[in-house]
Amino acid sequence: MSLNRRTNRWFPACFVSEKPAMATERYNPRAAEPRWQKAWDEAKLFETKNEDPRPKYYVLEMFPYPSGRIHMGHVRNYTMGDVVARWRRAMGYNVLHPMGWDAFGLPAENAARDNNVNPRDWTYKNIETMKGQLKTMGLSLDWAREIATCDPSYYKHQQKIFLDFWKSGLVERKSAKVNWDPVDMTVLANEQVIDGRGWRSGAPVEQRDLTQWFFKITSMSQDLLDSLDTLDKWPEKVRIMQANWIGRSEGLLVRWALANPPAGETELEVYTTRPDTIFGASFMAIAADHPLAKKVAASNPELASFIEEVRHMGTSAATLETAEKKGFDTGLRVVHPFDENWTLPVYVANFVLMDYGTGAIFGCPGHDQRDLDFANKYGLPVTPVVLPDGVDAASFHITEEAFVDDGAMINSRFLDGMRFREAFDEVATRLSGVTIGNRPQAERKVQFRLRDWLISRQRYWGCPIPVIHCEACGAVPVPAKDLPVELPTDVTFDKPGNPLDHHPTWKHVGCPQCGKPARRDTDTMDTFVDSSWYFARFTDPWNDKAPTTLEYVDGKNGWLPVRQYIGGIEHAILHLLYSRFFTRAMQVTGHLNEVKEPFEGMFTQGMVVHETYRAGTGPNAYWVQPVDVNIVDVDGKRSATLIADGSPVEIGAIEKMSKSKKNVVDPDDILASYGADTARWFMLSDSPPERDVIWTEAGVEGAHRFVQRIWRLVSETAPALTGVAAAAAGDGAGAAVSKAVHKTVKAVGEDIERLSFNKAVARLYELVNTIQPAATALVDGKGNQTDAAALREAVEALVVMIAPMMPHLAEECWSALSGEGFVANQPWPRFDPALVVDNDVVYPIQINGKKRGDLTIARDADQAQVEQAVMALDFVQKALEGKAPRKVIVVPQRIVNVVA
RNA sequence: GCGGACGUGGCGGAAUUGGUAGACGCAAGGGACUUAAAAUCCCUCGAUCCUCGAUCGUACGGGUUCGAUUCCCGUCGUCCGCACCA
Repeated sequence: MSLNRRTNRWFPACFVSEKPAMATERYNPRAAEPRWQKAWDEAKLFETKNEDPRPKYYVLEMFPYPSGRIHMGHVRNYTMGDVVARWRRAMGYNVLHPMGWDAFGLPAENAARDNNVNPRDWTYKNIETMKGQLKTMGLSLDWAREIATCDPSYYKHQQKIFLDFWKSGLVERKSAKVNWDPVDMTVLANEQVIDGRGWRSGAPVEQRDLTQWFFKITSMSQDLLDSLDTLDKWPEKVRIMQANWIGRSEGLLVRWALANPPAGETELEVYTTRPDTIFGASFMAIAADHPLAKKVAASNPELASFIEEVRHMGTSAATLETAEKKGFDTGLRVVHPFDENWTLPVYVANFVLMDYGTGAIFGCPGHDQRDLDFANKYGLPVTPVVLPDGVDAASFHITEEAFVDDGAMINSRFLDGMRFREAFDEVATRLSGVTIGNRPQAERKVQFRLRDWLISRQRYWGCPIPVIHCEACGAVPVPAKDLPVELPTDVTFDKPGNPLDHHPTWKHVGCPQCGKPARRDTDTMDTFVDSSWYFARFTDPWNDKAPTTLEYVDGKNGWLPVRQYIGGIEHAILHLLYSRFFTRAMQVTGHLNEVKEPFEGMFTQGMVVHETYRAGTGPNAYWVQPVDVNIVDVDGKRSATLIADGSPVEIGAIEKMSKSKKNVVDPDDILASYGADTARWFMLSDSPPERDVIWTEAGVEGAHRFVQRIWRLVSETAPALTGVAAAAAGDGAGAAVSKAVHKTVKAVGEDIERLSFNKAVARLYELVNTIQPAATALVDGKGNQTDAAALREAVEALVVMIAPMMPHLAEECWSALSGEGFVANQPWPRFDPALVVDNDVVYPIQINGKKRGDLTIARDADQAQVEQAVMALDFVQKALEGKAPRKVIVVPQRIVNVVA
């Protein structure tokens, strides 16, 4: 009941509050939020002590890349994490909720080159800006533990970890095929190759063999796969994605003798998961990079040029999809393992990959679509060897579509009639007993799709690989006393290639072993390495001797695993998989005690999306920012115009906020005008957290109205509640309030625990709707002491419950209620189980499954009593027309269905 | 192609283990207060009809059940991930 009628538009001028005649002023987040943030800071409220004896709870959101400014995705992500952190604190946990910066990466180098700034300066300036933005959000973060991965105090330990991994056999230096951009003189990631060209230079990308550093993640493939089953607090989707990525398959290595071998060769080794179809084989296909192909190509220029053609084929998804199956007959032939008189041709084929299996396959056109396409193109025989169930063998032909399902073996000699498993085993057993060369002709083999993790990057702004290359001693680890190997600061970006390599002095160093002149490894580590252990570092970022402190990192009194990790789905595979590998590897190297899985609970939040706006027409059309658009709504029909000149704007699709579509909303604008609490509340409302949330101006205003409504409710009621002790009411008007609040306490706690923030928000709206009339009545002097006590309890509980979501407003309300200390330190309210159940139950009464009325009856009425009462109801009698019901179904506390 | 998710009012979404479909919010319409606007408060708000009330309604078509948004089979559509992995 604000009497302040003089103010007009509250934004932007509303907080310049005019003198209210009475009652309360509007809540002013611009004044209140910084005040509370400062108070929390001064009280060091969110600084966590490792020694605190309370049970530990580690909640973490994926740390940001310091790109310059935070975006709405960050606001959503960090709001969710903060709700969990604040709620867990209220539940009595010692909560670790840290923040840091994923600070290495290419954008800093690009900025350096384009704007002539130093990558370090650029990065730290961005960190400063973004830290300020995060602070205005009122997040309960322990900033004392802040880390930046680009800081030598962090990457020093990462270099130690690298060397320890190396010592433990988890690191390997080997030759690898990489995408090489000949203009930028750098290695490109697959996603940086677009249609076979470098994303920046546009130059055709070459495949080059370079000696690179790898983490041997494949040595843990099986465990990384098996342990997914233990991650029951992860989204099913993410676990499936990881399992697919690891890609385990069981098959057989089969060695085929060459009928006409070139010098130095005797056999061709293939990998197959379908040895049962071995009698359906009609050709062999090998990769263009297969040694045998190279050998034949040496004396066959036509084959050599075919191989060259395959090598230059693009690697993009689009190219692969449309690429025709192509092959080249090498002239070589192999002997069938079960028939020495049966030989098959060997082709080089463009669809066989060198780095999976052995780079060679046997083609079985009847039961593999690719092989069928290939066979049809080159006129190779197609023999069906698996018969679909219920199909007559005589009429079964394969022409355009391969049969890939299960069936019974045919045309397969001793395998005829067998099913897949039996045939597989029979072939495996028989061939294992035959010797070719000095080895069995077949071996069972489990194959993974997962490759070793290539960590070398020919870039400047990353963690230097702490290795020195000496002509005499080879690759030598940098001694521990010389760590960190720091990045030089005097670098230039004016020529293509790796600035570390160009640096005049940096790489020249004496060999730690023999002292002779040697040179540093000029590669830096993939930035995924930085983020693979930061969660462990947060547990004791002050330890300058070692990456982790065993006492605190995990185990009995340690923090890990992270109990709740929150981040984007885009990291569902690589970041999470690498972190899982690192945790295992850090345990092997003694940096962790026992924990294997770093993240016990994982949650992937949805994106923030927004309408798009387009002004102009035809070829002159251009995207417009939301802030430049005025939207009017007439009888539900929305139309838009440019604020600048009133010209029409087309309202387009709702899409992920992106710079290119300009449908971005700057968090700074929102925080400055509405305040952090409104932004936080809106982020939690309506949309389930795993789904996308649509950012709308109307929605934000709705959220803001609620902020004001809470403030009005609390501030207007507070005087009437002064000196009143909180207590639940058993009867009278207060009883309804008490029941509502206790039910809400129960429900909101359950909702937050499940991260169903949107439902918790709905419950809080309902509670406010319920207690509002009671509050108004009390203020008007219409309540008694019991009602006042019930209302005091309700309002206090409400304030504590909104505190994780709208912490500043909650503090302001708590203060208005003369509450002790910070609401951030208040325990979560307890609900009385007796108050969350009603004495009476309202049963919906169905007749033949359709609702016809209600019955209110005592909660403890037994089935017979309920049935009796139902039968006495008018509309039931009328529906039955005097006859006895066929059946009456009473579901206790739920529903009654009368079947007439 | 393979794998997965989803489909509910004008919109975002609720709905316990199969038990009142549409909670809560947004938008819209009407009203009160006001010189006026803003703010606030009250009412209406799935569709149709014969508007008392009834019928239909959770993408579509079937099925199981006393009862289906929920379970099963099929169809259509949308989105996401992987993609020549032998």
